[in-house]
Amino acid sequence: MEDVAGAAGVSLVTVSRAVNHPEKVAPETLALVRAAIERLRYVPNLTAGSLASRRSRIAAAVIPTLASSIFSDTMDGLSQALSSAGYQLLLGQTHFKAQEEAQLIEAFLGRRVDGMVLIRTSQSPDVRTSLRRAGIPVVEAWELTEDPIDMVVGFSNKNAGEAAARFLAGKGYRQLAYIGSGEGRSSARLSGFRAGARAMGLPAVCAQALRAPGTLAEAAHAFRELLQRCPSVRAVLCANDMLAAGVLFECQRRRLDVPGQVAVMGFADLEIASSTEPPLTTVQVPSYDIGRRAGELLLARIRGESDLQTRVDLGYRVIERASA
Amino acid sequence: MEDVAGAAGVSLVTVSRAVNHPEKVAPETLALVRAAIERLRYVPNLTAGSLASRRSRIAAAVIPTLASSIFSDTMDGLSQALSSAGYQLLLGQTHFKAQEEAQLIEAFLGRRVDGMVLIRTSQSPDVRTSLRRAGIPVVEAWELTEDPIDMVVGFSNKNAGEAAARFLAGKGYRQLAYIGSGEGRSSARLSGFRAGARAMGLPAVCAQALRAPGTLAEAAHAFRELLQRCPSVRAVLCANDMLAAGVLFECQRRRLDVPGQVAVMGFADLEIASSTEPPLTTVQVPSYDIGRRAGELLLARIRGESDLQTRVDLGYRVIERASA
DNA sequence: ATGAAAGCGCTAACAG
DNA sequence: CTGTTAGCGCTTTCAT
Repeated sequence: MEDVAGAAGVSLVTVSRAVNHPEKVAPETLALVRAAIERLRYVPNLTAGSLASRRSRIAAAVIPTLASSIFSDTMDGLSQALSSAGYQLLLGQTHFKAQEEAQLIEAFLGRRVDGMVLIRTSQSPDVRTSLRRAGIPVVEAWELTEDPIDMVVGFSNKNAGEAAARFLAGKGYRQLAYIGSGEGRSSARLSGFRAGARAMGLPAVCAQALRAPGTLAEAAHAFRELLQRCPSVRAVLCANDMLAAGVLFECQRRRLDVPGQVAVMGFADLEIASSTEPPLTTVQVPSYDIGRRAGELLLARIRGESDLQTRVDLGYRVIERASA
Repeated sequence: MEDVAGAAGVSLVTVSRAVNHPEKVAPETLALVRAAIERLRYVPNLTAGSLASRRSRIAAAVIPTLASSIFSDTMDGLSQALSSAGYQLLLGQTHFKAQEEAQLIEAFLGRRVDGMVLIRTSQSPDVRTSLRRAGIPVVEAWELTEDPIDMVVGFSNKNAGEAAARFLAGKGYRQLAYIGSGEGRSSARLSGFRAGARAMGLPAVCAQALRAPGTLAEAAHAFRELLQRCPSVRAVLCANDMLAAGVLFECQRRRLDVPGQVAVMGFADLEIASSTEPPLTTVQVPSYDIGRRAGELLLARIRGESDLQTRVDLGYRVIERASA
């Protein structure tokens, strides 16, 4: 930066200003500085800037895994929101392990990220307090917890599960089943699903557990076991559309008519849901928007905006297609 | 850090050593320092450390999009390799736009990332030179370019396309078609596919373009158009398994027997490929390993290891299943 | 094994 | 609008 200053015949601060607050520099000076920057191919060191300004311009996201593709849209939305403000995304996976999660969060705090988005965290009390003490904005996404660390952006998994049960009951299916992991958000979905079935006077739901995140093959396997355990099953809700596709394929293999013999319902409205045969009835959730709103909230709080909504319910919607 | 030093009755440097090079500190001193760190809940500032040490312990990845899920495994492998060495992953999406890509890379260089992984870059000469001048290790992944910026980890897309054509020809299919974007790696695949068809004495390949990354619905649409343009098509290779699944569903809708009337072949061997009905014949590529090796190479170079292999061909493999 | 001194490259007041 | 003065919180040599 000193070299640039010399070449442009100004002081170092002026170069700093030209880079970060061009509006505070006289047009001619600005041109001079920019020419020098160009000439010397100067690349400002953002690390030094972060240290001096105490703002890293980095936000971190902690997600269970990239592999399941469920969170891709959310990360896409998040990175879009961030990048439009010059922010970058540091991404870490927990692989559903509390310890990896704790380490990751610790490392991110060490980097002094300006904000953090968490999806499905273990909620260990230690981690929560250190997050709170860090004093940075934190968004918990994809759910609406009662006792958030800071902000939440998502929807009620329980209600969404219940809505699915009511929808299926309304269609006349009586014996319902659920395929998905029994943990985290999926368990909230399941409990809502059960409650909905109960409220509609249906028999108890058959649940077939899966270890998260679950593959199509595992879903097909779970479905086979389900048919053994509960032969009378008439409709099955899957924790996501990929699992539902796995079940759909298994039905094709067994020549089970969908929805004639078994109705299949997915969750999330991933891209695949509308393209299967038959297309999947599913519960749509605003994945991309969850990420975008999370990013926007983070940025707003970093800018110091007050009276923000700290609990954003983006809702869900049952989408009826042919599979149920 | 000064506070910790005071609390432990040592100097600031000793704390720094205790954190970063515990083996250079006497065991008792170490215990003292660690106790103080614990007590004061000291979180070392990695930004300051980066500035002083000139190592950020951050690697960046530039990918077209997260949405297509094709690169999830690669990112997974990369982040695993990095995190095991205390490195973190800064992720950016280009959305297939050269300008976004250039900005992203510039920003990453400004952050003084210690290394960078690029997937499908536009290869603009300016970007390439600034990357070279930055003097950091760079891995171009998912291909084996002739003139790499630095290192490459991947496989030959052209050869993989050719292998697919030879496989289909060997199965007796004569009229071949390709569905995928005509750019980047996909175009390399297509040119290999064409060459393979030619070499096997088959008629010219019908190619149906798609804009990247392509959805299942777009694939289904492209397939319908393909059937119009080239009614005699007997086998179609898709740029990835998701597109192939889209084609498969379209075949189910039109009651076209697969592979009896049309054979369908995918690419990548994504998780879905083995679970469709019929399961997809595909070209398997080592997605996860590409990421892992890329990360390992980066780390090795950062450590200063010499005589590294700068061109890693991880190959591909035709996996025969029932769809072709 | 530990410490003192000298920065890393930049930004934030403040003054002019 | 521009410059001066102080750091930001660490990690390096180099001594001891």
